[in-house]
Amino acid sequence: MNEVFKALSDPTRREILRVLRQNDHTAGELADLFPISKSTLSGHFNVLKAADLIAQDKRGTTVTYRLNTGVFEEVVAHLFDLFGQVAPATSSQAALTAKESA
Amino acid sequence: MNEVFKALSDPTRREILRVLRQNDHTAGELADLFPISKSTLSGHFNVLKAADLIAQDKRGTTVTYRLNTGVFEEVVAHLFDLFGQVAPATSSQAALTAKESA
DNA sequence: TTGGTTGTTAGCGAAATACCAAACTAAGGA
DNA sequence: TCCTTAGTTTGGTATTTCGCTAACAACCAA
Repeated sequence: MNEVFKALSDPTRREILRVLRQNDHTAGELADLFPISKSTLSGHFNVLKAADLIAQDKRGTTVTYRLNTGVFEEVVAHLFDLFGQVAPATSSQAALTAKESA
Repeated sequence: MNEVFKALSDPTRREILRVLRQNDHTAGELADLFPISKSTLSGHFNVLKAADLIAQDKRGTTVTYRLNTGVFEEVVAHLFDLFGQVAPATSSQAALTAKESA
């Protein structure tokens, strides 16, 4: 779980997740979207894979990355563990607000 | 929001939050609970304060820290933004599970 | 006023992180 | 076979981060 929070601590990696939320993308497509080198981006992919936040699908020479939504629940559960008893109405409100904007 | 994720990326700081979830604590009390120096701990307090995750209450020479639960909703909302459309039943299930264990 | 207690700040070293260019691997196409 | 394309790995540097000790500031009590 530490790897997950470490992975989420970098803004570029969070942006990668946000992009993958919409659609799967190849490494090259992602490289076109970010103003950093392909090698640096590849490093970010490794961190995200180690945290199980993304998965890859290799076909020929192209590698397609996709978001792994399964870990999301664990992160939220861990946050509940950190912040304890939050007012139920308030927290579900936050979830609804976020879901509407999605 | 970047400061929040950065603050959450360190295991010691997450443990501080978990301890403060139960009760408010002075800096000295927290120093007794962690195997690191008071100065290092004071640095962690600064990071957590900058992220608005904790607040302090100074009385005389002792400083009492308390958890700031308000940011919690924003973090969860941001996570929804990152992970997009998660099955509603599943995510609320995770929230319930975490709350029961709290 | 002097001394003890509480906590933060300053300064430093070691380790981790993020970035790049260059070299490398693997798959296709001419 | 040779060349190009897609992507990763390697080696290097600069910055950040985490930890410590020592010095400091502020309060309180004798």
